[in-house]
Amino acid sequence: MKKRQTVTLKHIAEALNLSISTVSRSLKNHKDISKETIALVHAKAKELNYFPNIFAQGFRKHRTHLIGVVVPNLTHYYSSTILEAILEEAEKKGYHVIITGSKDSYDKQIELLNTMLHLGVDGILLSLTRDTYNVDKIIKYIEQVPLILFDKVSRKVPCTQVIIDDEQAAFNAVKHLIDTGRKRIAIFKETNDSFNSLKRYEGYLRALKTNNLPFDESLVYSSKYIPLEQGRKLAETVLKNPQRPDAVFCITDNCAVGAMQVFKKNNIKIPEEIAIVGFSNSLASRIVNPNLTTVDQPGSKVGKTAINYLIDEIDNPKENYMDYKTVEIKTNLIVRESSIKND
Amino acid sequence: MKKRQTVTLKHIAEALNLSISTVSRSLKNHKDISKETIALVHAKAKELNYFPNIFAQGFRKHRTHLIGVVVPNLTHYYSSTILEAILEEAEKKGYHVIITGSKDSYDKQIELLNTMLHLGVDGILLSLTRDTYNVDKIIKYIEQVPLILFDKVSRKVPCTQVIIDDEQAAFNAVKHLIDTGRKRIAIFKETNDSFNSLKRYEGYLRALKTNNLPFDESLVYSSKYIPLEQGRKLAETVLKNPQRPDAVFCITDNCAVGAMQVFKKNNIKIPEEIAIVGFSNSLASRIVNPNLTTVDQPGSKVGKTAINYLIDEIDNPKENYMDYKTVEIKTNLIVRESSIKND
DNA sequence: TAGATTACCGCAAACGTTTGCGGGTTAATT
DNA sequence: AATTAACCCGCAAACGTTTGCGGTAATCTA
Repeated sequence: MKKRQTVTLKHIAEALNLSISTVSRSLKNHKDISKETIALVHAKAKELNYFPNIFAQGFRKHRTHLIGVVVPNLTHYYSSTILEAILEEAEKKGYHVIITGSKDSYDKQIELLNTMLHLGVDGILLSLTRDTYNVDKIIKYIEQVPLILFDKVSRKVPCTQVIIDDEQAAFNAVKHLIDTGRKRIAIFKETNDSFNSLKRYEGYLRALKTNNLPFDESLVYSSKYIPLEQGRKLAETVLKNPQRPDAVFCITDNCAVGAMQVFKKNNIKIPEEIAIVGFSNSLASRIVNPNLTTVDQPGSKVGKTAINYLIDEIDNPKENYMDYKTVEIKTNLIVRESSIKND
Repeated sequence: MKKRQTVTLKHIAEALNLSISTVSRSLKNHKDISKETIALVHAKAKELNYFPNIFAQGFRKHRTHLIGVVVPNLTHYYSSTILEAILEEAEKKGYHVIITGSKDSYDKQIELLNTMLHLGVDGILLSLTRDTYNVDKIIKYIEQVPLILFDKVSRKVPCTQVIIDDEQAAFNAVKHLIDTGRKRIAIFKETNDSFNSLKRYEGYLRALKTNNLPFDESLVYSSKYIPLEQGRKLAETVLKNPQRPDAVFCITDNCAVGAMQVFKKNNIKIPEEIAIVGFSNSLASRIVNPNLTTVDQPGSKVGKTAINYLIDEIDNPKENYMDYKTVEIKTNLIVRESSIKND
């Protein structure tokens, strides 16, 4: 019981009266080996159900075909779609993925990167914790192993980064509100902006400017984090604003949902009196009533792109920082009921 | 660049003028080594930032400290909470986790189990695909590597299984409806029942029986899968029922949400005219209006329990099938607005 | 004081794979 | 016919760790 069959090169060699080295080379179609021998070995390997011992290989070649992933959280729908894509794509390319969660703790994040390194992963996919202000340690890792950032990134880290076009997405969302006649457009964002929040804010500003709408600071609502509850709180402060906005662009779906709850409870008609736009195309956005207009973030594309860049980098080590680039994945505005006057 | 520091036992040995074997033994506090030497070696190891090469170790010891996880899907909220707990608990115990997704395909599932085996994982955590009717191949794996089932399981597989108390949970949910005065309670379930669906149906039946309510077959609504859209469809057929139910127990939150949408659209008051209870305590259940009464499945507890049983089994290999057991995690009914008359 | 323990430690083999090097055929070239 | 080239294959070392076995010196027993 619990006996693992373990057929090695040696078994094949003995069965075929060949040397271990010839068998090894045959299996990788080395040119020194005749076609007949190669065919023979492949056949026998299949017959015996041979699989290379990954540890002997990794031990020998310093190549593990393991990829480490460090993310702050994996219960968010967006995170999990990214992860799913990473897994799928990795498998296609013959890699395996070790996922870990930093629980949004910087120290844990560093610890996990350390673990990854000593685990011998071929490369690392990292989504930064919220409190990654100092990136010195992260940079140390870049010098030791191919690493690319995705989703939550920082421009201070010199490596390839895969993100969505936050600025443009926000611009489009706000432009949509303007196009549908809104004049006083508020924004719900983070107080000390994360990279994403900042970019979305910039998009908001650009949309106002491009369309000659005045910037009104009283329409900028911020809170430290932006979960559902904060959306509620911000919405309540909105109610106190003497000059109430006629639209709110929320930086996340969750806070948009929270805001909607408050507005609805106060009998403010959505979208007639106030239009709402979120960001994420979360499940909730499709469930809430009225359905939420939101920005769709193609998580699977982000994941797929990230791992492909990583594998490329593993295969072709970069020589200097100049070779790194930032890849922006295009998003789509999904217009639903929360932003357009009913039929 | 991309140079990994790699300090081995040899380096420590040379620095201390000891043999490699002595160093190796010192690091595991072998009794043959004097306390002084052990202290010395530990100090030097720390100084040089030594970490054992996991591949050399795994290669030598046939122990990888890797655990493989195979799940049908990881974007579901419930799945991801389980996974997160697995990761956290594994890390505490010094294991690493390789997660893969079978995309609910039986063939892919088998393929992944194969991969896991050849990857040399110490054990496997498996949640079955919906179409796992034949478990012969799964049983083959049990003979080769410690494996335990969680969430989606099958009694036909002789191994430890970690699940929630579906039957009791359903019983409690339906009893709640009965206690609040409902007489004609419908159920939305799967046509050809999965293990979970079946158990929940049994709980439904037992609740009716225990409370002397007649069983009415016209109140049993089934469809192949139970996503949100099917909840809508089933709800529409409910509307056609001349003797409309006054409550619906939905086997998943998603289909409950779908049902609510339809009922609301038809101006049927929830919960006054019809009460709804779901199953999952999903994010949606808290967002939908009215909030959905639902069964909370403690995913983190399921994950934690599952991996702890697995690690235990890795450490103490079972000798026969009798040693396996089924662990049921208790659930909680969360009563919200969708099932109780408003204040 | 001789013999027997005990406490420490090193030698070397083993795990399965890859790969540089060298050797032996056979066929092609001069 | 002799040289060369092309082709095919095996030997053995190496990767870093663990561990059975054996050895030495110190300590103990009688």
